[in-house]
Amino acid sequence: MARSYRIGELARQVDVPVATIRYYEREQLLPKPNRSAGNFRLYSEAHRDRLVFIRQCRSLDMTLEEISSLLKLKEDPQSSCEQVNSLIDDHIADVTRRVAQMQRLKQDLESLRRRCDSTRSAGECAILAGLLAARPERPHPGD
Amino acid sequence: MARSYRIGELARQVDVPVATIRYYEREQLLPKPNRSAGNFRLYSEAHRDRLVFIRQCRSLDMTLEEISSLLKLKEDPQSSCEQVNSLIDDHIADVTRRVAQMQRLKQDLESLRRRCDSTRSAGECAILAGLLAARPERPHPGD
DNA sequence: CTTGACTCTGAAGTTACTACAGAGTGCTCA
DNA sequence: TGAGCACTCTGTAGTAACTTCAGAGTCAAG
Repeated sequence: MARSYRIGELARQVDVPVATIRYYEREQLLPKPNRSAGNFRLYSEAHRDRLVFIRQCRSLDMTLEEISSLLKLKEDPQSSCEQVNSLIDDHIADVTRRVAQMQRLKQDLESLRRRCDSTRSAGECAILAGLLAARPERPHPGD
Repeated sequence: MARSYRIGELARQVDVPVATIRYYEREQLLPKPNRSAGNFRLYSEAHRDRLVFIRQCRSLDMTLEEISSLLKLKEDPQSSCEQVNSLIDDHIADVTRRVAQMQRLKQDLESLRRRCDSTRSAGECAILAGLLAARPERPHPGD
């Protein structure tokens, strides 16, 4: 008789909020578990393994859609490593781009910050002036 | 007689979507402009300058709340450079933390990717196995 | 007048959660 | 048995910074 877990137990084991587990079920990342007579969710070891997988992917900043794709590949006997590799490669490329952007942003900020080395009024602030002078680029470098 | 701009003109000048300009007004980052007889918004040069400021700050990944604070400092004759510096420093520290996180994430991904150098079925994929084996950390390194 | 581009407002959607409200369950202890 | 507390349930709304959609009005040119 395989043991089962209530949602709070599972949440503590995997270190994830209860609400997030319910959210993943709604988003169909986690299958619906069995229920107790009192309608409490009863999770299996397989559920726990799947949740661990999802959280590990999230820690690698993969989107829920990407994770869903990986889960499908994992369960499809016809799929290959090639498809997994491709998905991971795309994700790496995206993260690489975002790292470069964040570093540029950091440099821009430090450059801006160096404009001000004295205590003046905000009306004369070289930082604020700098924010007016430059042509803005397309924002959202961090997302 | 200072010229005024309709919203589409302003949007093109500053390279920002029309909907975003309206959004900034709703969020009270931009003051309500005058209106034409047909209820069209009529923006001034001051509006345009303010919008440029906002977009430059966004390009530095500052939150709307931070930008609002800067705008208030800019307009308050009692405020000092010190307050601007403090805000920028806090933001730089935040961005620095996020860059470091993103770099760790990139390394983790590349490490994971190196596990797979052959074409096997997904059922035997070393990447997928790696996503099951490791203990997940708290996600959201990128936000 | 018609047409097409533009404008308006309000509401809803995006992503990945998170919090809240109100009601039900289960377990322990007196 | 009943109380009390921790836990669970569902549905809804909120977060940040937008973005899209629907339906209606304006404006300028042909």
